Formats: sequence, structure tokens, C-alpha cells
Amino acid sequence: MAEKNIPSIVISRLPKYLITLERLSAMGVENTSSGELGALLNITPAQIRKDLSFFGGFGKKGSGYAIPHLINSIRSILNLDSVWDVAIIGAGKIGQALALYEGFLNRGFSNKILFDADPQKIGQKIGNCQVFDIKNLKEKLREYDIKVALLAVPQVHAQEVADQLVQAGIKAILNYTPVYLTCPNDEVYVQQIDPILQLQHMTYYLK
Amino acid sequence: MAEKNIPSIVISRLPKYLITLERLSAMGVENTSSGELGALLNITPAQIRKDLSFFGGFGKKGSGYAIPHLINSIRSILNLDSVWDVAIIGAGKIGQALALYEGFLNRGFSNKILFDADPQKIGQKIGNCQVFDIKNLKEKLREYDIKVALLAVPQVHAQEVADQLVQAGIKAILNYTPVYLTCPNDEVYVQQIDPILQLQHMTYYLK
DNA sequence: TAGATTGTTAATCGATTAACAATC
DNA sequence: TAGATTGTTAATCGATTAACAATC
Repeated sequence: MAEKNIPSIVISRLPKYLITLERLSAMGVENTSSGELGALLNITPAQIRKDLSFFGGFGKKGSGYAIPHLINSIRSILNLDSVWDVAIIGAGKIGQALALYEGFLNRGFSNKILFDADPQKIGQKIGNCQVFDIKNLKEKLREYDIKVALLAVPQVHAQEVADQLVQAGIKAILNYTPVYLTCPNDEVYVQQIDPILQLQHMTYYLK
Repeated sequence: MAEKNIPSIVISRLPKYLITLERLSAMGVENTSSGELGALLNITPAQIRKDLSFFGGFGKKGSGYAIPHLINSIRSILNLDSVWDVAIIGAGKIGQALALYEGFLNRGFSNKILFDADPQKIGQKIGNCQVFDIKNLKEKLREYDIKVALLAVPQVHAQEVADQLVQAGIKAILNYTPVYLTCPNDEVYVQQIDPILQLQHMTYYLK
């Protein structure tokens, strides 16, 4: 909780604004407007202006927003000024794909270390990531000062490992298992990635 | 669009109800109530009853919901009575992880075929999935009668391949690239999976 | 200056929740 | 029967949008 309790749905749109601004910036565009941004994102200009105005005035009447300044401002609001190191829990198929995925870089994250219980995997390297024994979870997370974890263990262990992560002081968990985790709301933020929930939403409209 | 235009946010909760009911069912539970379901999902009982009542009365006053019946009803509403074959576009790291992922089975999907442009990959098998030349996209999709695609190609090709998918008659795209796709709303449903958007949402609350 | 676009208020729209009669 | 819980209506809450004065 920061500032004066800004609605979560507003916060959830800021990363979308950010990636769109970064794309414009990469194309050499230096200025934009709520109208242009809205067209790119399928969001009304009024909503974009309203969202941004929660955090102050970033634009100039008549000429819109200076992209580099707005990018820096949103990054700062989202605490992306520095890079967050990330732990990947589980070195199975999903964990390995995440370890090898380069999309984290330049967007505020760096995947640093992996954990697994399989002696065959412990000690190996996957991409740039060392695989540690999950028995040393707490100790290693403290050593690397990691607050963000990607949970990619087998379903049956999801809740148990999540409990350990909370114990170890992790503050944000991105849950790749289809298990609905129960964690203390005041200690950790949890979000889930379950592609099948999204597919099932879409099949409603098909046929 | 089906029935009498039920809000999308209601539809998006049905898959969550379904997976929770399936988990209860697997544990041998045969009956539940909006109160119990709400506690498991962190949703108010009133909302669950309201959501379900869009589609008719599934419960019995005084005793709640018969789980097998409710599961079948929700499956049917979401068009999950039969299995949807799925095409994975791009046999890179993410595409391969998806091809090997077994979580689709039993939840209404079956990943059937892969596409790539790399001659080294074409003709190979990844798990049970044959890799086809993306040049034959349209023809193969028609042959296998596939309406659902997972898009996991390099960023730079995302929009171009999405256009081809629409052309080929795909009706639902789950977009694993961080690119915001522009597709005709009346021809295809698109949803995105970008883990970094979710991580950036959470970092707002950290520190 | 004239045109464009912001930031903000008020109006509208939609979603959630509380409450309760109906009834198993 | 008494207790529990649904389905539904009405009240509340929150989010989106329209409108416009301010001003670059």
C-alpha cells in the first residue's frame, strides 16, 4: 500500500502503458497523447488521463506527454528504478523455460537462481542460472536478497512450497501451478498464471 | 456471444468455480454451498449465487449444490463438453514447454500440433506433437479442424503470424508474446499471457 | 492567436453486496 | 418441524466516461 490507496485496477494498467510507451520510444517517437495511447491500447483517452492523474500531472495541455519523462515516472511508481532479482522454484519444464526466457531483462527483472529437490539437477546450470537445493531455500534467498519468486513446482507441492516462500520472506509470488494458493494477505502478494482459465473463458464464446 | 449477453467478468469466474469444484470432487466431496466455495476462492457467497443464477438454478435451497451436476453444467456452459484441439505456433522454448505440458488434458484441451519456420525443427516430434512447416499453417489447421491457437513466436513476427491465424479461421488466440496484438474483434478472441505485467503490478506494493 | 490536449468534476454506467422471502 | 441455503431484488459501491475550463 502506497500513496493514498489507489485502486488496484488502476495499478494493473500502468504496466500496459509502460510497455506501449517503451515500444513507441524504441521507434523513435518522443511525444504522445492520451488519444494516441488509447488507440494503441484500446482504452479510452479519458481513462488514461484519469489513471495518470492519480500520480500527478505528467502532461502538458495542448501537447500531450513527453515519452521519456512518462516512462521514467511510471517505472518509478512501479518501483522499477532498480532491478528485482527473481528466484524460480522448480527446475522442471516450466522452470527451465522461465530460466532461459530473456524477456525479463530490460523490464525490471533478472532471473537469478533456481531451486529443485532433484539431486540430478542440483548444482547444474540452466542458462545463466545456478540450481540450488530447495532445502537451502531460506538461506539462499536471504543471501541473494530476493523478494520475488516464480512458483513452478509440481501441483502437489505448490501450497507447501508457497508456505516456505512466505516463511523465507518472499513478498511477491507468481504462481504457475493451477493450484489456488492460500497465503497471508498482509505478508505476500500472489498472482496466478493459468493459461487454461483464459482458454476456458474464450471457449464460452465459440461454437 | 451467447444467451442474453452475460458480462464477461462473470464468464471469467466460471473456470475458477470449475477447477475448484473439480478439486473438491477429486477429494470425494459430493455437495457444496456458495459459502464453502466462496471461502475456497475468496469470493463472496452472494456473488457466486448471482453468477450461477445467470444460467439458471443449479442449487437446492437448504442443501446447496450437487457437485457433479454443477461441474457438468459449467462445462457445458463453457463449451467444454468435447475436447478442443490446440495448435502451438512457434517451437522455441515456450512452444516446446507448452507442447510438453500435460496440464491441458482433462481440462478440455489437447495440444495436437506445432508450427515452426526452422527446417531443423520441421518434421520432428516434441512430446506427442508433430512439428509442421508454418507455410502449411492454413491447410493443416483446416485438416485438423483447429480453432484455438497458442502464439509463441518471436516478438517481431507476432502480429504477422496473428494475421495469418485469423486468415486461417482460428477463433481464439492465447498470446504468449509481450506484443499487443490488433485483431478484428468480430472474428477472433485474443487473450494475453505476459508474466511481466503481473510482476510489475506486484512490485508497486513492494518496498 | 488558434488549435490541441490536459487535468478534473460531475454524470453515468455496471458490478458487488446485503437482505430476505421461498423452500428444501 | 427447525435449520440451512438458495435465487433474486434493491441498495450500495466503485469504475468509466463525458464534458469542459484551463492553458500550453
